[in-house]
Amino acid sequence: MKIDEAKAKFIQSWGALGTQWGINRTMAQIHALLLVAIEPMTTEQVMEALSISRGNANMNLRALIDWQLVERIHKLGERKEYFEAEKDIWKVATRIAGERRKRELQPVIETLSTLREVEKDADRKAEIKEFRKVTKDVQQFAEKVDQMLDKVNKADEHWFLGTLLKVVRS
Amino acid sequence: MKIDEAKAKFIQSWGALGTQWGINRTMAQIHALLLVAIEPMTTEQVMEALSISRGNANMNLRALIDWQLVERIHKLGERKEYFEAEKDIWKVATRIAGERRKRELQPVIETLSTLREVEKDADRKAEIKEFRKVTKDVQQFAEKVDQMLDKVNKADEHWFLGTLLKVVRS
DNA sequence: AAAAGATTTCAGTAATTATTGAAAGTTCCG
DNA sequence: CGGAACTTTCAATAATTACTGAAATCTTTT
Repeated sequence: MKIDEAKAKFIQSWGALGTQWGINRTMAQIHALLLVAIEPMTTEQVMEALSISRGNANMNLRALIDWQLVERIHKLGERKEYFEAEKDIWKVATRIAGERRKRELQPVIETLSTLREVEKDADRKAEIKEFRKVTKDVQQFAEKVDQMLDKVNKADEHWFLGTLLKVVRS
Repeated sequence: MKIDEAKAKFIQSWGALGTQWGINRTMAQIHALLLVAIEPMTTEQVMEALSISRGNANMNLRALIDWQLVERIHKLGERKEYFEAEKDIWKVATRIAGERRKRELQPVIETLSTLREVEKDADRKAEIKEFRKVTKDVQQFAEKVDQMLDKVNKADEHWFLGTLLKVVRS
């Protein structure tokens, strides 16, 4: 396989994975493109490489910066912005985990806690008890996962890989 | 809050979470509905409760059965099928993890391994070296996660909660 | 075997989500 | 300031994904 073909497949595959995980295809593709780029790229180059519009490139690059997966680079004496991907996969993973924790998990945990204040109702005692049990279980599980992600985010790579290894081997 | 209102919020919230995770809203809502249902429900009842069509209810119920999150129940002497959700959150989580591992992670790992056979090219030596490094890192990370999910799937709840606790505390 | 009860399929349509491209906004420099 | 270089915004449109409903199929009962 030629290097350019391999890169194209990598970008394609990463994009497909993105869509299955609620991240839009283009955002994932730009990330993949920058991951295998030999040096920082401009918006123009990204547009060209993926055949996308300026608006699309701009919006998704900004989203990637927001997720801290891509960094803006300013070359000395140049006016254009360059973009560079975080290439440390560990950091990529923790940043994604951190963002999703903040955006998705925490709102759910909050909602769940409000559901615990269900009114007592003599007619539907068993039903309410059951509801309480299910929501409590879900809440506890969500909190455990949340704590784990928080820990992972604060930890360094060494700690994580060590733990993961232990988990995998045990 | 009244119990019915609380249930509606729970279903709504679960549905929203689903869409962010590449699972369609209705599938997640049906799952939530059955999670807080006091007893197994028929397709008709699901249609009614969520105001959805028969086709939609049927397709998503089957998908849930496919994911092993919902079970078909046959009541003695009745012709209709009833549906019941797995209420053990640990099992729900491992089944989701298992499905995604099979459907998404494994194809990516496979693709990544094919990318390792890039042709040597004297003119682009550094570029190829860099590409190999990035894809190798991604592949190794994906494999670690894959192994972890496999382990989790095979383990019992006690093992997992113990490990999670250790991870959270350490 | 036919009618009734129940489930599944799928073409058409609706709803949602992503993309374009041109206009507006910035920033930098003479 | 004025204008060139570049970035951002967003209404219109395209692409994707989900849903409906009626017809087809399958299953049970008489």
